[in-house]
Amino acid sequence: MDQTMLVRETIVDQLTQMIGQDILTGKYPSGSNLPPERILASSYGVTRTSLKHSLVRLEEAGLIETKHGVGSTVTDFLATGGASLLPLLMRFGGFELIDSVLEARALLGSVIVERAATLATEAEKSELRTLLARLGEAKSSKEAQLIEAECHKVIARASKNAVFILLVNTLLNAYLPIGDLLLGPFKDPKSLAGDLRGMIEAICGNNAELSKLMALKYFETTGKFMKGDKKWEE
Amino acid sequence: MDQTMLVRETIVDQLTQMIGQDILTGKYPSGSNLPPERILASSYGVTRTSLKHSLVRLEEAGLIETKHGVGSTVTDFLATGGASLLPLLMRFGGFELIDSVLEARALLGSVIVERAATLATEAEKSELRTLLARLGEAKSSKEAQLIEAECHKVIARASKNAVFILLVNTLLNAYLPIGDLLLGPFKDPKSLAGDLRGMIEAICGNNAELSKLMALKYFETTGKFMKGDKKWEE
DNA sequence: TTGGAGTAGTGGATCAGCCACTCAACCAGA
DNA sequence: TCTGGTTGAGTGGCTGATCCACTACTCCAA
Repeated sequence: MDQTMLVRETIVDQLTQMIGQDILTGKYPSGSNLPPERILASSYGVTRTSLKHSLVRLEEAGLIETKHGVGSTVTDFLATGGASLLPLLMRFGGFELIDSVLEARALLGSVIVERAATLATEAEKSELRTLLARLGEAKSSKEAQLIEAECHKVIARASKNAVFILLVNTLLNAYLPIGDLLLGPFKDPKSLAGDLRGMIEAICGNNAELSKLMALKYFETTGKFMKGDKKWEE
Repeated sequence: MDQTMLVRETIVDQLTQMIGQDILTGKYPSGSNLPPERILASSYGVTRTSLKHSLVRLEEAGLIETKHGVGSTVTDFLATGGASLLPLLMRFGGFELIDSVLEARALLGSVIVERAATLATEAEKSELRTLLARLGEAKSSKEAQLIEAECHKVIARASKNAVFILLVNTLLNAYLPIGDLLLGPFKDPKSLAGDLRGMIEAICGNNAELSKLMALKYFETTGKFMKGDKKWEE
């Protein structure tokens, strides 16, 4: 169960990462055009078809806008991009984003927790308690991290709001690929489970007000560890 | 200025919409495989290359997962999808989503407004006041709607949180393509500007608490109109 | 000065082909 | 009977070449 599934990486995966990274690190500034497809493809040693696949991905992510006859223009993606940009930004954008992510995590997360506390079903509450128990017995930081992520998914589901579910998925998708760098809160799963318990019990007790307070507290605590706050190691 | 820019639609655009719609309307249920690429391409009368471009889009949107040698499997996208799914869901998913969208709009929007009230610069405040004035003088519902959307962008920017900016962009991208069906609040731009004024003045006055209350009120009022509440027409 | 024509450069799409992966079925050996 | 290996069918990944459609710019004529 500790086995990590081998991920098959295609040429287009690699290419998308490389071009995406070049864009995010400023090689192609916002407003500028990428080189023409034929040139770009040969510079990376791939066919134009594969390159185009990569460009479709980057366009979907909001990094570029491709126009027939004109070329692919790098967007002002920090201003105009959508949530789908988050995973890429977090991977290559450096940690300048982390403050925003943690703030959004706390403010949005606590709103979702409050809704969940009002609307959770018995099945969802039972699911949360099970996950909490599993968290306390996690054998590694990584395992703890994945269980905690699962908690957030259940809470989002319990909010009965489809948009919140999708947003939480997006935030988790942004966070988990670089989760290895943010394992601070998960080094002591038992202690973390204790921290999370208050929030989950408030949800299960249908106490919306308390759940929000406990959520804000939980997100603040774990957020500090994720930012590499040194208190944990003292 | 009332001219609508002609949008050039490519084969792949159309194809993506058609397949996307077929998925969202249940022709290909979650967990099932789309037909093989060669067959699917010929059934739509396009080449496999064009079809693959479309599939890349759908995969990025989170509707399918494509595996080498296996095929393209429709995901349980309502549970596992991300925010990028929102535009598609709103276009083809019927209005079952509207409750979630309006709720998220209000709860997330008021959080962002509260942050903006704390952090807005003088330039941003001035921008908001200008937009408010333009809103009061808008000559059509559509124009009013677009100006109001611009207000939300500025407020998101004023929150100084990159994640909120991206989330607001995503929500607006989901909403504006079907904005014509949600023009209720914008039929009287002058009245709407009046409704919005309280919120914007609270932001400009750096009154976080009041701004949040005004925001919740504003989102509730406009949300009712968007849901086709009949009060407006009485 | 303005409008139209022509051209270079760029992306969109088609077509054909070959390689790599997955999965299921079958067979042989323990 | 069970397990492991091989094979083959079906599927996606990628290459390479070609032609068409669009954009932007330049030049020339009215």
